[in-house]
Amino acid sequence: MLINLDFESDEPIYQQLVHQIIDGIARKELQPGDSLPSVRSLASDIGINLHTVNKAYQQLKQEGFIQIHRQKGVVIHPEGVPKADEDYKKRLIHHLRPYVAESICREVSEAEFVELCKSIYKTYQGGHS
Amino acid sequence: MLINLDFESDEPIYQQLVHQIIDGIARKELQPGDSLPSVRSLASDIGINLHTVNKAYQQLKQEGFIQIHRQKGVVIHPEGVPKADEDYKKRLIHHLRPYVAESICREVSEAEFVELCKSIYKTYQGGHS
DNA sequence: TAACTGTTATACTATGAATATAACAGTTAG
DNA sequence: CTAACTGTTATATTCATAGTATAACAGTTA
Repeated sequence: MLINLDFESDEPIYQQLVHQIIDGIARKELQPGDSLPSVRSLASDIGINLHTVNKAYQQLKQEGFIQIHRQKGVVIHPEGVPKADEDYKKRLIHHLRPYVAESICREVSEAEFVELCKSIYKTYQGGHS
Repeated sequence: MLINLDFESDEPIYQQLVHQIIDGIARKELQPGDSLPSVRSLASDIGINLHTVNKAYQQLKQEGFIQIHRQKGVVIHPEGVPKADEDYKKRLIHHLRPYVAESICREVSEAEFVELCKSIYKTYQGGHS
């Protein structure tokens, strides 16, 4: 999978890595059981430190997106990513709330906001980003 | 307006301040022309440093939510917050995308995600948080 | 044995968040 | 005029996080 980092961004590199891999899973480009590069090779390919990659992998493991075996290496979770529970939805609402609030202040209607979210969803249904 | 900060949160204090004031505007509790406390008094009330409040105010000013006059003090922008332009919507999409991607991985349907956004919108239409 | 794997430990630099003081310049009430 | 406020700026310090650098350990595999 192609990894494209923005070293000028405010978003930390390891967080960009996490997001891009999740994005790859959402786009079905990465499927259950698929292998990911080792921390050293990926770090070397991108030109960053191995610890930065490891930090991203650890977070992805923690959140159930990947499995890390001593022997098999790093793979997308074979049994699929854990489905959203109430706790996840609660945190999701907590994260989305500020964006909704600002949008309301800027007179973005509920309908327009919803259409915007749908348009984002569509970029994943198509099968390519 | 009531300010409630979480000092244990990962979200910086000044960012929480920004979000809560925007939230107050979205809830119509803060209306165009309304006064906000001085940096010193608000900092004193909350028990934080004046620079932390100032940082939040500067960001709110930069984004068009408030005006700061030497004499009149700090007021919610009298002519209203600048409406969303294409650039804002572009940035909004860029921020929402990772949440959509993770939700797709966790099998949150587009319909469910949309309903979730609508439920957030409703908490503002009611007039209280 | 050699080359790989994830993992851990340590140390360093850089940046941002938050605080602490202090001062400057302007406004306003007594 | 003085005193108390206003926003603003400057400087310094502490602390946490991001990122890098190097090294080593333990297990796997060709």
